[in-house]
Amino acid sequence: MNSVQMKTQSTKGEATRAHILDAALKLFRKRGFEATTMRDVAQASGLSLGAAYHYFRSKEALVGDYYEWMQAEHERLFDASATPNADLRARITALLHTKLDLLRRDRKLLSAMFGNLGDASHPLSLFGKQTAPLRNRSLAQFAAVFDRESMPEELRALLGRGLWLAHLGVFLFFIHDSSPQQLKTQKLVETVAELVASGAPLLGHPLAAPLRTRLLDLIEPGALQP
Amino acid sequence: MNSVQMKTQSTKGEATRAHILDAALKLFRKRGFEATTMRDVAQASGLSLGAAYHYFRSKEALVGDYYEWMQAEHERLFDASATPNADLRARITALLHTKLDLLRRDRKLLSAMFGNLGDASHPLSLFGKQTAPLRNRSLAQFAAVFDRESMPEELRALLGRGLWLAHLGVFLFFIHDSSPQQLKTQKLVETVAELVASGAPLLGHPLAAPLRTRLLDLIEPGALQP
DNA sequence: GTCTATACCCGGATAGAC
DNA sequence: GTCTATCCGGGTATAGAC
Repeated sequence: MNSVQMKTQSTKGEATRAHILDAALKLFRKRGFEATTMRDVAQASGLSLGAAYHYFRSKEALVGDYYEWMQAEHERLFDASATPNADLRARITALLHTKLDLLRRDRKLLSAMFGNLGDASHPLSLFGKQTAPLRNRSLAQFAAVFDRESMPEELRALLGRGLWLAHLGVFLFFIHDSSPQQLKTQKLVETVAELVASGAPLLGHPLAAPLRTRLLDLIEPGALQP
Repeated sequence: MNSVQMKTQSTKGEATRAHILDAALKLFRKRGFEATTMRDVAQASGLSLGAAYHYFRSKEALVGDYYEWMQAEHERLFDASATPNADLRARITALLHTKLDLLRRDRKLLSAMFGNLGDASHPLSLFGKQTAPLRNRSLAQFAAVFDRESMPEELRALLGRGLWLAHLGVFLFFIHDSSPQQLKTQKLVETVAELVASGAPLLGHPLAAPLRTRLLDLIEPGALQP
């Protein structure tokens, strides 16, 4: 092993770090975030509590790394699944399905994601400042789905954000969906995709201009920051 | 004071209980649910920790009582504000505004409500079994808004539940809304009311029958229980 | 039934020796 | 970089005074 190496596991420390994260995620997936203690994580990694804290400054930091992984993986999967000539409905479906497939085994862990929805100051909040970089990458993905459609730029922005918010709703449904293979969620995804794809032209109609403006006012980035 | 009395404060114990709840809510409102400890609550009530636990089996039980109060109060306020001949849009607006007014000072506390959205097994989860009675009362309120509209019964059920879900979204927005007097949320309420009121007839159109069925399948009570 | 005092256990986080 | 020992504060349980 010399100096030129995969960023992910070049030094021994980075390997240990990855090992801890791996053990933690296994536990989070099985028992959920809150039910898992740092002592559990340390033991599962074959390390002491102090060593675990040497690599992750808090239990939440583990989830922070997970967020990062999730977003990168979704970008990879969605790009790989991209069929250039698919229509809008199909692109939306693919965007959502790739994410759901990615996270199917993580539903327990995802509960933690929604646990801080009400508190933007929490480091793990989906709406918080600390998650802004990841959130923006995700938002960009969602906005890009509309890139091929001919529509005014403002409508594109509105739809991108709207779809992103809708996908949070889909996720919440997903977490609670105990139907086999989360089949109900699949159906929800198709319904959402169809509604958005067929609703987009309607929202673009001149008659819908006032509504468009109102929604944009409400949904603009920073609308809720003081 | 004789035997025929307000249920709320007849015995001394019930007064103490109310006193503790009162102190707790003051603290929850100021500092939020998680930042408040039972020791704080006890001290603010001028009681010992044990006494507080004598009346409330857990910190969450305090919030449980708050839920109860909130729902009862909303029913009272909405009934009082009811103008019999108002149209659908106005009734929806009133339903949402009464609730927001009621909870304007409780936004910090409400964050806790959304903290368990992802975990239906949590006693305070809005989707959980333990909150079912209150949830059903709330759902009934929302469904009743459509009572005067002539529409098939299944559509009524769909709209009631849909509006209830939408109101959760409004609340989430509300919690994060730092505009003065939460003016942005007011605007959101008006937009939602208008969309629902004008969308309802469209959903009732025969052409929308397939969509109606799909949505009903997804949203039916118990759709997510195993 | 009402309330105090105290003790317990657990879990996140940290200090400092090796 | 890894360990052990410890702190701190939270929820909880209970023994028992009145």
